[in-house]
Amino acid sequence: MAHSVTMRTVAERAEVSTKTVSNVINGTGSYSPETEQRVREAIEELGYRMNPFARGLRSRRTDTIALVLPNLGQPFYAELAEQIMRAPQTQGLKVVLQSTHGDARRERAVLSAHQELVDGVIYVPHALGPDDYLPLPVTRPTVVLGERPADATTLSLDYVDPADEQGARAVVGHLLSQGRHRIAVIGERTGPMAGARRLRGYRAALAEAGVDYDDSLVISVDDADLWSSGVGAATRLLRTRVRFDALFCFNDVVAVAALSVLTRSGIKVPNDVALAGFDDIEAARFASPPLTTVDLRRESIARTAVTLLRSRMDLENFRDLPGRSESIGYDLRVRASSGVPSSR
Amino acid sequence: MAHSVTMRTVAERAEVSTKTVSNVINGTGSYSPETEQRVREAIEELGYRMNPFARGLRSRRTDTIALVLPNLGQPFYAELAEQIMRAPQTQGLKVVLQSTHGDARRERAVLSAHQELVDGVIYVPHALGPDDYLPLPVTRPTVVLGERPADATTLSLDYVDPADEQGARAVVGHLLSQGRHRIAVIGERTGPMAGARRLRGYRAALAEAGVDYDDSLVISVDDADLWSSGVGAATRLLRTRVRFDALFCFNDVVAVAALSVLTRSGIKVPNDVALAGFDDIEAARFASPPLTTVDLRRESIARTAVTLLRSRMDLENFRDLPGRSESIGYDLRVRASSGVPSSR
DNA sequence: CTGAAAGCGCTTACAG
DNA sequence: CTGAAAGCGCTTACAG
Repeated sequence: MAHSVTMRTVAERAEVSTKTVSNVINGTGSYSPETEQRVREAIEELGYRMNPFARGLRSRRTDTIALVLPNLGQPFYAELAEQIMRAPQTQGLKVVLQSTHGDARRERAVLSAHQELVDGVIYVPHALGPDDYLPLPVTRPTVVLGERPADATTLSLDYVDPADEQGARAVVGHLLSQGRHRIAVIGERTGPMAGARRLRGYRAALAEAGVDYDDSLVISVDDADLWSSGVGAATRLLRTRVRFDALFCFNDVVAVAALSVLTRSGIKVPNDVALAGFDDIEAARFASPPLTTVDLRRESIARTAVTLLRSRMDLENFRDLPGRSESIGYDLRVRASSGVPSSR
Repeated sequence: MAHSVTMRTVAERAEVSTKTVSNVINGTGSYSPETEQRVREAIEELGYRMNPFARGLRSRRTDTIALVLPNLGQPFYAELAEQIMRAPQTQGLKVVLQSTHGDARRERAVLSAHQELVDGVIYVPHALGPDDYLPLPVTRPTVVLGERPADATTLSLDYVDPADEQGARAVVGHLLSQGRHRIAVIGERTGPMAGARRLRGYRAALAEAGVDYDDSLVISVDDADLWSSGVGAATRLLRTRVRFDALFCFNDVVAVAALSVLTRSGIKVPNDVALAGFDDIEAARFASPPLTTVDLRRESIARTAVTLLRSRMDLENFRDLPGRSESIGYDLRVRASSGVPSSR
């Protein structure tokens, strides 16, 4: 190897033991200022770089957490990842990111393969439900994004629980309050959980307003490529000729894509159709018209996830604590896309 | 540790040596089918999981590459990251992703700190120019996204060179051919390189068409948060009351944000102002109207970067080969936002 | 404030 | 086809 400068080389050069070099590098133990000076010079002159594998093997700490998520092409996940990397709670930790492409096989593989390289895992499930991932071996502290299933407590899995149902209920309630009663839905299956929960919220809001649920208003889309499936779903919806005065999409990407279809078809938003999305991605705010949507508080999700994870990582044995669950609130973002129809 | 099952435990259980266990796990050497069977059973029964640090320390291979990029909140980078993780050339490699938040200090830190954990690095510079990053120690095969500076050859750095200048020239040429001659620019500094190169392309296209360059048409924005700086820049542009019939944004995010400002101000796109962006992010295709832009061929960039990297990783000594540079083409995406004004 | 020795869990020659 | 031994480069008790 070109780079075979080890701690020992440094120690010899500085005329100290490797222990002292280790102490200086890690700020552990104590040493005189002159010793530190000599060690630092030796490191500099030799171009020494510590071998993280040797350290990891010995100390069993990596100061690294893994973030396992479905797809960076979806702005919600990309923005969530960025928030997690930036959270103050993440200071001092490295974050390695693994995308599973929203594919069940890869999700399982990533989850069971790479835990040993990190001190903890934040897992955003997509293709796998609890029945699929709970049997997988958990060897590191793990925080899951989603609703906690019953068995997770004993497994010491922590959950960050976003307000999918309440958010959907609120935004649909808002559409109803604007006088819209024929509210079509384009619902992707964002993981096995979120889609179902958003649909529940939709139905709850209708029930509350005494509006009947109409199955012909609900379109389901595949979530492999949300942009084009949004276009596809909106096109299908228009073709069915079913009457609707509002459209609620379970995802802003789908909503923005649907907006382009509506606009192209000469349907005015919000005059003919009120439009609402979900997630409050940046692109929603800058759509024309700006999109009414639900903010799941990504920053809060990120902060809570890292905090839960660290607290478990700090434990002697991470299974000493039963699994916890933290609910996150939501914010309804009312924008022009759901405005009251004006006379034209 | 709860999990102190080592290769030795497995070896004892299967009544073989650790060498044989290692062979079975890695598919190296040779062993009888019955031996393999016994080893696999022992692994299964004991719940053995290999310690990657011990392996990395000994074998000096991690089968992992690092992707260092500015900000996952920018769709271009997020989509590029996803492409790199999905590229067929990436098969068999893990990809760890480090976001630098577009911040010079962090960029330097990430770049000099985490190389030892991986077999290679793909580096997307942002805040740092060649003068800043070339002096940093390079201990692993590295591919840089951008134009190759002269000194990079001897450092054995490989470059993937996107068509920033040519792309900008083409899209501005297109706007000119549509009869637009007062072409405003909102140019963020996407790294020290890309912004300057896109501006060169803009000037080249004007020169070619015999149109004078007018400094008052060029607005520069900070790139910390492109969405809001896009809005800010577009607002400023309108306030200057300078006359323009087209707007070229160096970035689709800025273009979409600017579109929302124009629309809100009652300026029709493309009738009053033709609009073009850069990058061809998904949101550009689904803007209303859909955005004319330049596709830098992210997939091709991803594939080329990983291919260059692997070929260097396969070398006995990765510095044996002088630095290489591969140019990537571009595609002009002409969409409705740059259409010819229709009579209203 | 600093050292000498042991050992983390693998893979790599070397041997048979 | 399989074993026994050495060693990768650190940190961790233990000692002084």
